[in-house]
Amino acid sequence: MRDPVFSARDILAGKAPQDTTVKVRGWVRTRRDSKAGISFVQLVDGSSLQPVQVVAPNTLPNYADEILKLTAGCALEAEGRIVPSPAKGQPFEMQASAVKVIGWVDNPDSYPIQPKPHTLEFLRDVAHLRPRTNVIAAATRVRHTLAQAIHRFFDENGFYWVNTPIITSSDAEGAGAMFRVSTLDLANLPRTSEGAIDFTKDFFAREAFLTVSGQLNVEAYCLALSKVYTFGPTFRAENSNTSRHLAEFWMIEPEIAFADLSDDATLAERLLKHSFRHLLDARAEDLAFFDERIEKGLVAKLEGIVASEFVRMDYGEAISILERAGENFEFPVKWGVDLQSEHERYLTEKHVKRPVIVMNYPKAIKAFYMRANDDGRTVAAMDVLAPGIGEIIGGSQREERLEVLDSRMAEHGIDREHYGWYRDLRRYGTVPHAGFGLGFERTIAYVTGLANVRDAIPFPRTPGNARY
RNA sequence: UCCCCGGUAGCUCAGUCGGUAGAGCAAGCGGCUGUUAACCGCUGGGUCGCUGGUUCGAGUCCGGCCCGGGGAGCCA
Repeated sequence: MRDPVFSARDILAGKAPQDTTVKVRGWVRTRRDSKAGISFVQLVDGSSLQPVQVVAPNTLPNYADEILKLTAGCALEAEGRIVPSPAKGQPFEMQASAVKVIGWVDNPDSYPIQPKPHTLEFLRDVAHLRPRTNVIAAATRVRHTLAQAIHRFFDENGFYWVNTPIITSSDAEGAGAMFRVSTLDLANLPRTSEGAIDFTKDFFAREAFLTVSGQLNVEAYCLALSKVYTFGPTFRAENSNTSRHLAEFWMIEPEIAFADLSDDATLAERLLKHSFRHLLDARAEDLAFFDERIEKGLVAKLEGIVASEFVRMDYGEAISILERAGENFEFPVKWGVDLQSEHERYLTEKHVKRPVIVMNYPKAIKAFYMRANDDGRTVAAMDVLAPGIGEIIGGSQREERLEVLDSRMAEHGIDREHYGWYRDLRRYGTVPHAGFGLGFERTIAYVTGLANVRDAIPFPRTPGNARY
């Protein structure tokens, strides 16, 4: 038997049969009454941006008692025939023969989601109800489709998805402050004879934290399965209060064996182009909405990225461009300093006006695991910078030579005892390999035009905020 | 953590020189209409973030605190 329930998306696309009654379920966006004896109820179920118009006649038994009392947010099941709409605004509509109220809104004048523009800041304060808005629902669909596109890209290219651990004991991964994971009683901590906290009494018999990156672990699988990636949550306990940082965010980290930095950059470019292409094809309605309401020219921007070559430049080249820029930078530019936000913005927003890949940074400002170049002063690192959001990818070729890795760890003051297994990878069949981290929320922000990554994740975690 | 801006009705905001609270939307009621963020009229709705101070009188001026946003740093 055919399922009589159809989504708004299918009904509006004309995919629901017109020779029989069907059902649609969702939440009321607006209700308008006509004295001709009918009410128009706009019903949203998340399957599309556009609502289904349910036309409810006053001959329905619950018309006066219930339908005339519907307010935004009420949950309904409507049954009726799908017909071509006689009015503008929608291709099809439902002529309801029954409308069942599944869930009322208790106190309509306090229901926060109204058919009007809300600020994104306000919506963050009602994070449990904001998915009922167009903008957050659309961002949620984009997030889903982008994730699917990324998985599909890797699958089609012979990569394996590796679920690296969320709890780690690597205490110096170097990517930021970490959240501690412990079952010790904070009010009664076990002590060693020297008075320090005795972590051998803790759950893992050692200090443990939430991961700041799956990279080190995924390298082990890379050096066995050749092409792998992680896609999962990542945690940084930094007190960062910006539009592009979260304490809990999702990151995609591919790692490829027998590969150098150039292969890495090529992979990054292919991944982004493939994903954006798929998104443009599969989420055209939502992207058009973002183009109209959030960032004018968004679709043309994405089309342009898919069609053009990413600009690649060496760090040294970037420095000379910035030195010749004639801009009055707050932080002066010279070889050896890290690029500041204002420098990255100039490069990507003014100089090339597209994503740009900056490669081969001074080794003094980069992590210990990045491969030392032959020039003795740079490492094979790269950042992909995007207009408006800044760094969306950070990656590198990894140092595969044990002696060099050891000396780099010594320079960084890292205890090699903590990295015994990581060093083993360089002792047993080491090969050149490379990878990068793609910030998922930053990418969503970029493709939607949303200015804040807090609107690109369902329940954002930031300093002082984990209420929902 | 630092710098800047802000906090007034459910939401978005106005509030002049310090004189006792306003609009639009939402909600409730009524009118009108195959309507389209409908429209028109009426009604209800306020701890002016909290706290202390100055003053005859504070949404408004001053101090402290809390919360939010933007920018910087850290980074994805």
